[in-house]
Amino acid sequence: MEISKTYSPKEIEKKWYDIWNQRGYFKPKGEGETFTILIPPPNVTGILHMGHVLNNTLQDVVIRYYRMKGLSTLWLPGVDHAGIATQNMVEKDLAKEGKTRHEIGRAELLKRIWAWKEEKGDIIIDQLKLLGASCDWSRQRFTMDETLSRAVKEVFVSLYEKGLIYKGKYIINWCPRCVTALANDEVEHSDEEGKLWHVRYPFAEGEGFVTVATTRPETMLGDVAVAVNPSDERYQKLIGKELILPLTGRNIPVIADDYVDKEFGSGCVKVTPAHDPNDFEIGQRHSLERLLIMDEHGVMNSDAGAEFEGMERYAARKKVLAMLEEQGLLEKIEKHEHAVGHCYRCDTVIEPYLSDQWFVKMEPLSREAIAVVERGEVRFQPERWTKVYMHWMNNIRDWCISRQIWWGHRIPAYYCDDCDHMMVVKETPESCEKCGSAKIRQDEDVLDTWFSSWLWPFSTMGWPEETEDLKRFLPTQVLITAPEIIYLWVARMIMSTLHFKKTIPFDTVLLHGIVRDDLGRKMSKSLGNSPDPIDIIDKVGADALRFSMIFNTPKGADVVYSDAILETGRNFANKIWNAYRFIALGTADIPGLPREDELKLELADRWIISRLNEVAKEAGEHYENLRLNDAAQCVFQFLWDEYCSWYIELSKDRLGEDASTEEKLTAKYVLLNVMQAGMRLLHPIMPFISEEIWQSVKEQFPMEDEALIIAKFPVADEALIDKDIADEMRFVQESITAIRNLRKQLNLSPALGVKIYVRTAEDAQNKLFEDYAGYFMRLAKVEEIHSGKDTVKPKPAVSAVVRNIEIFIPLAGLIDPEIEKARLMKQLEKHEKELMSVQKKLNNPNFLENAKPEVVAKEREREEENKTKVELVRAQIADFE
RNA sequence: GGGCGUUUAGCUCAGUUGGAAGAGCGCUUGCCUUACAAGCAAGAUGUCGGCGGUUCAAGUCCGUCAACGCCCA
Repeated sequence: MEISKTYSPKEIEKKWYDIWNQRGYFKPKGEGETFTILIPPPNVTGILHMGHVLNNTLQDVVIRYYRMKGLSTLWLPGVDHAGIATQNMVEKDLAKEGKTRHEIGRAELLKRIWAWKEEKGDIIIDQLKLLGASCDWSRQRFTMDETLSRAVKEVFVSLYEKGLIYKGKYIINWCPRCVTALANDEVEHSDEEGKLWHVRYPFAEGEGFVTVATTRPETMLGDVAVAVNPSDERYQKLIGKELILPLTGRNIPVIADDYVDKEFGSGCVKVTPAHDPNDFEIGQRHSLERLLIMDEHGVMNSDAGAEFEGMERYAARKKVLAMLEEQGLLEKIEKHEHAVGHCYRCDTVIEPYLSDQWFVKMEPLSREAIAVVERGEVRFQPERWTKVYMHWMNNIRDWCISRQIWWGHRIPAYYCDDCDHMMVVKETPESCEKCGSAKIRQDEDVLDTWFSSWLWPFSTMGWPEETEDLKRFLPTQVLITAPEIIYLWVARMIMSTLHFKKTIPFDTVLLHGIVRDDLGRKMSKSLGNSPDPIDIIDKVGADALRFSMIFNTPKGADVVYSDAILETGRNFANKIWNAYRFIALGTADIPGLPREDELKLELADRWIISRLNEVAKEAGEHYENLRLNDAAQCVFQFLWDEYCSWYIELSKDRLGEDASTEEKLTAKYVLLNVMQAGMRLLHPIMPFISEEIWQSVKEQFPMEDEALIIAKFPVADEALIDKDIADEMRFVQESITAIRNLRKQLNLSPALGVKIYVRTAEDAQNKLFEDYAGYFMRLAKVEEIHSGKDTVKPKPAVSAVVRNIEIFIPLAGLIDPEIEKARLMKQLEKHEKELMSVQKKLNNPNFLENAKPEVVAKEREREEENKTKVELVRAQIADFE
């Protein structure tokens, strides 16, 4: 048999993915209890980055675990149409041809975007497959699919009819580069060093001026008033007076409004209702004119004045400042740190902008969404995110859903050219319902992409049809996503599902951290610090990548990624590969397999079986609690440190020529059985290598299931968890380690056999040394053991204390008494220190009185053990004096 | 300005009801021991951010201060 010495994942991963997919294992199986995960749909323009890797690996681990638990699992995949991002990208290509979308028209642009989508829209899906994502691809959805589009229309019309969607002129966040409105949560704020300019506005009559402070001086061209706080004594007399607005020659009044902060700046605020949300509200309260001075590209219009018309906003700012300076109206300039909003798609500075938009009235939808979280029906993990959610929900604002782009769901509102009547209907009307005119035109705007994403839990399952999928899979179980879209997506899905389906969309929301580079920076395109996951998979395999990510990602915390962490996964894959290689080669010549009741189990067998069951229990709990890093840690530790380092080593004697058939068969059975069970424990995290090894083991160790991906996750058999066996084995291990330590201290060559003398304290200990002398030979090169309660220390010898026994290695002439004494002194110190700390507790009556009995008992045991050790080591030191 | 989070070994971080400080990587030493040098074995390393409090007992609970980070306004 030929098995490669190092693990090469490439063909193996591809092979198994195709088999799983072809055999339909990713589809929900049977009619039983379901477990469903909704994928957070990646952008159709997206390519896989490390954040996707983390997010989708977590989902895949969870779905694979529950699949193995026998539930009917569905991981529902899909992609969203990413309105602004996608249109931006295609427009960029268009620009290369020297064209704009307006030149080619709406229909042509959409044609091009669809063509792009058909060609490249599945890239990220194909990448997810390389990662091992076990999604049901037969149910893959796209937010612009026919059915999902129908759901969007249905929802829009329904909310409109209930008065929950309205149209109006409001200040919204405007991206002059994307030329569209954005929702509040699509604006990213960052603190920036700006300036606060203090500008003088002279009185219309008489001498003097008031000073206003602003961070955006160009907006003064749209000022319609100056406001002061009504309780501000400094300005009482000014209220109602007229000011001359510099550079425009317009007169504006001084008004009083509570909004004004007396402490900030001069206490006088310029009011620009068309270009500032707070000013908009002041304007509403005082019925002020809304003077729009910019166009949709952030360029000054004619209302800004002839001198400024056609200037870009920052050029206009410069000119305004220069002119004010010239006219002596610029009083002072201060440095000022303030938050500046940027477009989350293109990072352009957002302009608050007055325009006609569509909104969803959110407050009525939020009530039930708050209630389900308060009642614990929907839980956030880690729990702290509950507060974040609640805070947003309790301060919810209306959602601006219209976008001035073409790629997306066009708003189903129609206007009659003849009578201006508006109709909001699902089907395009042929004539005006009011005047009968056939001159009907549809609203130009499309809906926010999130307006389709928020319907994801039910639109993907066929709503508004009452489908079988809806009945079966809604509500889903776990949503796994990043906290940055709690508002954008998670909260809104809870609202929409409650409203339209009268049920929660999912009961658990697991929020994970973000992937950072080794300097702790967020990974981003602009920093160029994000490795391409596909390169990584190419180099070390998806299993290694997955394991490294999971192993290094505590629940809800950020992961610091560097190529170094990959080695953990790669090395681990290689380790288990070689363990399998050893078993395969070592058992190939042993024909047959015993029945379980024919096994002749010895200490190591019982121990590893006991540990396997313990680990199965622990790992299962970790998977269920979504503590996936702990699951990884615990399986890793078991397979590497226990199965490989101890069990496999100890099995070697029984695979050799000297062993009896019974011994050989027992070793073979246990090796194979623990290996296959270990692969089950590991499968959710490292699906490919575990399937490969499990299938190979199956050839020698028949099992019912046809593939590991659908095999049962091990259930711990409590009866096999044997504390006594574990303790005996630990005693043997401690003794072996102590002997190895002595050998190392003496610099003995690994090839050199030694004799040991053991002074035991109990008969059972003697028996262990006798029965398992082979273990000591194999793992510590001990060729001869003399053990007994009355064993006399040979002189000269080095010695070690293990629990309450002493182990001696006689070494005539090779011991430097001073070095040996120093070594023992160090040990003595350690044991004495521990003894003192224990005795301090035990001498404290309050401790004895208040501590739980089992804690006290444990401390007494520790006292006993350390007392013995101190005595024994002291005696050994005395030998050198 | 409001809220949340983080601070534990050289690095990155675990540490779930308070009861003997852990992992991975790195480091030291010795080994090509016929599964694995992507390995084996033996080690070293911590005023658990500062101060104060609760408790028989605090990395863990409370208060406070500091530094850093994130979200919201």
